[in-house]
Amino acid sequence: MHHRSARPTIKEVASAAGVSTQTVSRVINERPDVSPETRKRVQDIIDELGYQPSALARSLIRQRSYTLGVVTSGLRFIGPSRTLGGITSTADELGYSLLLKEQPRFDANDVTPTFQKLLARHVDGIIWAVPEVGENRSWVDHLPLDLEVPVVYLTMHPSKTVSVVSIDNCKGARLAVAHLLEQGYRHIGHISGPLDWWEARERLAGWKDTLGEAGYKVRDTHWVEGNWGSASGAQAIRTLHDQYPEMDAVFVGNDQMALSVLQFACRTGLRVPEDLGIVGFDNIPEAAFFWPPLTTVNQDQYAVGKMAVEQIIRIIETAWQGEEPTKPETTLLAPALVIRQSSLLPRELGEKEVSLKGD
Amino acid sequence: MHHRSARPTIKEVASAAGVSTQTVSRVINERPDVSPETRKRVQDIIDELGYQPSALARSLIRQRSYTLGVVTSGLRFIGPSRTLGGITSTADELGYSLLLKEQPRFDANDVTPTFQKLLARHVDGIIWAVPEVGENRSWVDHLPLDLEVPVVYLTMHPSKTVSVVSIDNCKGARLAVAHLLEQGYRHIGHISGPLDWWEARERLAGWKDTLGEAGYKVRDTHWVEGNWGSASGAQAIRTLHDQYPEMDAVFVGNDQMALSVLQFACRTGLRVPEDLGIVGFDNIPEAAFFWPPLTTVNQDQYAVGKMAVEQIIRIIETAWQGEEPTKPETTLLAPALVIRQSSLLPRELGEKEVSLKGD
DNA sequence: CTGAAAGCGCTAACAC
DNA sequence: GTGTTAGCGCTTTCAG
Repeated sequence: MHHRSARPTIKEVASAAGVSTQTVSRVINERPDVSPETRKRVQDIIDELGYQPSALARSLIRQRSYTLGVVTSGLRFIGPSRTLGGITSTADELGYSLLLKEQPRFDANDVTPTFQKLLARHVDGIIWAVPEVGENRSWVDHLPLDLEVPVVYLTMHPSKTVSVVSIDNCKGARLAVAHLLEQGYRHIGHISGPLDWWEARERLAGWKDTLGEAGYKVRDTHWVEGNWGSASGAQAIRTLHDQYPEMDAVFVGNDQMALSVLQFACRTGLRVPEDLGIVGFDNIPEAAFFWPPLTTVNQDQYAVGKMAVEQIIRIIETAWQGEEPTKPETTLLAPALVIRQSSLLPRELGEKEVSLKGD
Repeated sequence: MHHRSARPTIKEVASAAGVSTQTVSRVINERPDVSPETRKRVQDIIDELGYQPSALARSLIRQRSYTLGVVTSGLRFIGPSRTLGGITSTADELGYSLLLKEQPRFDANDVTPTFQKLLARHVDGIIWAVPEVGENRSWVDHLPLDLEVPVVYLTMHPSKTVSVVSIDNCKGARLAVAHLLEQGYRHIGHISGPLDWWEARERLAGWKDTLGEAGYKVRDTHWVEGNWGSASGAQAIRTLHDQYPEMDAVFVGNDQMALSVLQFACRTGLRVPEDLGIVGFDNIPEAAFFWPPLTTVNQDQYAVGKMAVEQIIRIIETAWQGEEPTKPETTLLAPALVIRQSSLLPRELGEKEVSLKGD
């Protein structure tokens, strides 16, 4: 049975209005060359029938779909979802639809089918919102298929050859460590994320560099690698506490692991922030309600999504106007430190520590 | 400049292979009526050129897009994102693409444009993944436009007229309260979510009913309404503690608010679980690392998304085969209690409490 | 087994 | 101003 659609076609509108389909087309596209009477008559029929032009047919003929492909990964985590939120609202605002694909694994390397599927649906551009993990960016500079559409990559190292939007994780780490130093902490450890993640490496580098520049020696015993999960944080802080007994503060790679550090302190009777200053990363909504409230680095992932959409649409529109293609550009968004109790040393204690020098 | 696509068309493949487009079509659709030699020749050209049929053109002619529309809201929260994760992976598995729209507000009531846009892109079905809040379901039974595609609604009250997939929130609350009773708690308060949310009302009802059935009187002073956020939880527990001093346990509408209750206990010197048993709802990843670890109700939101996709595809395929349309059905997924320390009373204390009877 | 013709719903390029 | 013709990339008859 050929399930006849209730949705009218342009042809039906045309015959109902007693004009050609072309005239209807002119009306729905708001072309000037239609007489006011005809326009009104057609518009009335359109309203009456609830006619809506087929975006599919339009895409086919215009060679333009006003659709963006979005490839994401890890929707079970809050970060990627926030970015996606920025993408959805901005795309909607600018009149684009979204075709969504989720990669089951962060480190999937066979990306060709994903691109193929998106291209088969004629997307005008692609936002690659999978974070850089391991070798999962090795293909960007020599894709087997030549992409006929622009791509913007999220959360990866700056690049000369492709467009990128990322948070400046290194900067965020620097803010965190500088703050701890300023508070008077002098033995600042670090629990990193998994080092195959670009973001984890950046945060580690920010910690290391800031300490180095402040004249402190950084030893391998001063940091431990976690895997973002709270459980790994629990393990990491135990190790770190053992191998770096002088440690008086710790910069933790994300808030989930920082939560475990708080719990560790609570269990072992360490006072936070007096005995141990703690700074996390991400500013998850719960962080303000940990005990004590957690100082952390806020990253605006919504903005990452927003900028990605704005940028890719700029590229698309430029190309469509036949102008010179815009050169790839990397946008690094600066994160901000959110200072709460977990790192706020009572002033006198801070001052005292300042007088004791050294590593 | 007419940006000529690098992607070959069926016509180019056909002429390169020296056959008609029709034959190419037969090859890509794996029709039997092509000679092995022809098939091979065509297939070779296809591989060589990297030809990929246009899903757009196919959708147009087949009147079927293998695309699902997904309408979500609140991607900044972890719940909707998890559901979306279930949707993406299941759709991918079953060979469907997803067109994603996010409603800026939960209680948006003007849904017609959203449907229109999706229909204009010829989606085969729609998953309405916005939770029921306020009057935002008032239109389901009398949509102004007649939908030519099936819709599955998520997270709303069971219905006879439309297909629904929801978590059984009432059941979840019952599990929580029954567990607290079993532990020996006798004065169980509740912090609800905002009552314009269907989920919040269900959880409230589950709490109330379970207590009632166990023979306890439920007073209005025994519960307070929150708004899901941790800050509201902090306010709520203070109020509740004042107006219900005998309270020895509290069932909290979600984990974020429960976190504030833990913090309140910590600050006021109440011991958890000895002086105050706590059970949350949602099982956010952090809950296991709160101090003490939080007993909570786990809801499998990923499964909600998965079932929604499976169900809508079943409906689509059935309709397409011209069979009787399947009747609307409501699927209620049972949540599960995850017992952790925050509600686990030392046995002797539990027993003692059991002997004291009453409200 | 293979090809020619028609058409999905729409619009660009011409006529009139 | 408005209609006609052609065609976007594909598939479905229907011949041969």
